[in-house]
Amino acid sequence: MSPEVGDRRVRRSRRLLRDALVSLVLERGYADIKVEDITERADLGRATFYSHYTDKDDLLGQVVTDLQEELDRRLRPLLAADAQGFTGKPVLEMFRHADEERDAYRVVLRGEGDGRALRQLVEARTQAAAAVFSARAEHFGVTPRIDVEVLARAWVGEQISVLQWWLEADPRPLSPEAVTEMLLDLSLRGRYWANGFEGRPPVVGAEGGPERR
Amino acid sequence: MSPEVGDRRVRRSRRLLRDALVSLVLERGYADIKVEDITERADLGRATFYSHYTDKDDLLGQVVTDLQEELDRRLRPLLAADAQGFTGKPVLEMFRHADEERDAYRVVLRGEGDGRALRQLVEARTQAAAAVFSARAEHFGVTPRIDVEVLARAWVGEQISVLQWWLEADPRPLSPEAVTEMLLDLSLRGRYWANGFEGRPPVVGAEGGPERR
DNA sequence: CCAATGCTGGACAGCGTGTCTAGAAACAGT
DNA sequence: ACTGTTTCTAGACACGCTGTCCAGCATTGG
Repeated sequence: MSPEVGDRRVRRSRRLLRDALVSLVLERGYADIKVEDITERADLGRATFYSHYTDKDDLLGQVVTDLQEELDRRLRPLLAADAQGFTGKPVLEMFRHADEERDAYRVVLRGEGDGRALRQLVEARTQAAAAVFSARAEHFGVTPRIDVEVLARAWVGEQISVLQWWLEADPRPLSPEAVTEMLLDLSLRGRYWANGFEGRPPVVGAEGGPERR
Repeated sequence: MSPEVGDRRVRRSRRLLRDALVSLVLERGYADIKVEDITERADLGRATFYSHYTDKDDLLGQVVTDLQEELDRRLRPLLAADAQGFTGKPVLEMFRHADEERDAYRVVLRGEGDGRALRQLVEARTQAAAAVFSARAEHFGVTPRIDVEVLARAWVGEQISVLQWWLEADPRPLSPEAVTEMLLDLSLRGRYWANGFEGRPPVVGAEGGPERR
């Protein structure tokens, strides 16, 4: 299998510390955790913590960085293909990844660590989405009716917001495939359609609404 | 004007402490601020801080609570009306409020304080949105094609995400009216339309995309 | 004007942090 | 199985920030 590089003790200690941090954050919140709480749960000496990480922030940072890198690695090939159509595969992949790394994702999406990690995630996804939108416009020779920046922000906002809910819901309300399809349908066709109305949405700002049945 | 209840010194101290907190958080982040930093910027004694608030979290909490209450107060009448159509007025009002209270909103939307405040805001807006969607479905006799919970999460996610971007952008890229209209158009008609395509979106999951020009 | 209330600086104990030690334990390679 | 190397450990340390208290001064509203 994988080369499993490095001292086994080091791998063990790091893994225990990470798991301890994640579980404690989910229970009590990042701010209320002392380094000693982490080492206690990991069943390691406090000094060991400081031989691996400079402080609590460092540990959280590493957890988040690893997650991000893995996600990027998985997404990269899918994003290129998505620019030629509307496959929805990148969203699905993110939901799958989140499903596998549920707890770590929950820590990030709750905004623990004063939201740094979450902002970073949103920023990276927004960048990627904007790039896809631009490439798509180029590919199909169309001009976006709305600023691509706004488009990307909104699209990522939808995903993240639904992902948040999906990760915290117990039991898991939908399969990754099912949420992704909902999200994509809703996003592409719009809320007017999703709410159950027929035809074209009313002009924004106009008084009144659709015909009443 | 308003009754201006209470000792003038108290009002002054509280106002100074709140302003100091907000500006410091925007500069350095919530976690890196000591109580003494706050009192120093407010030009007050450290003991004064503790005669008004129990700790840093308490102060942040009050700032956030006040903001929430004001927003709720402003939104309440608009939400009822919105259930009868698609006025977009609640969104506009939130953007206006955020525009007035820019700094405080930025603190919340950045997820400072381990995201508690932001989660609270999102939760409240989601609740409200879900209620509006349900009332609307009732009013017009339609059945939502997608789970109302998901609908509400996604819609609020869009708003918050765009609001985040809009508050941090410098100079302000759009008027509150302009962003709101974009957001509403996009959300109602969907990304397929917003991206510049004509006609109906492709079936989700299908290979390929729209016709190429 | 004055009684009540708020503000002040300084002193205090308590707690968590991050560093450092010397010795015990576990490791990888032979 | 042996051995030189690395990691883990408990405990001690100084430091900085917290939250509380006080006695005296300043500002307030009536």
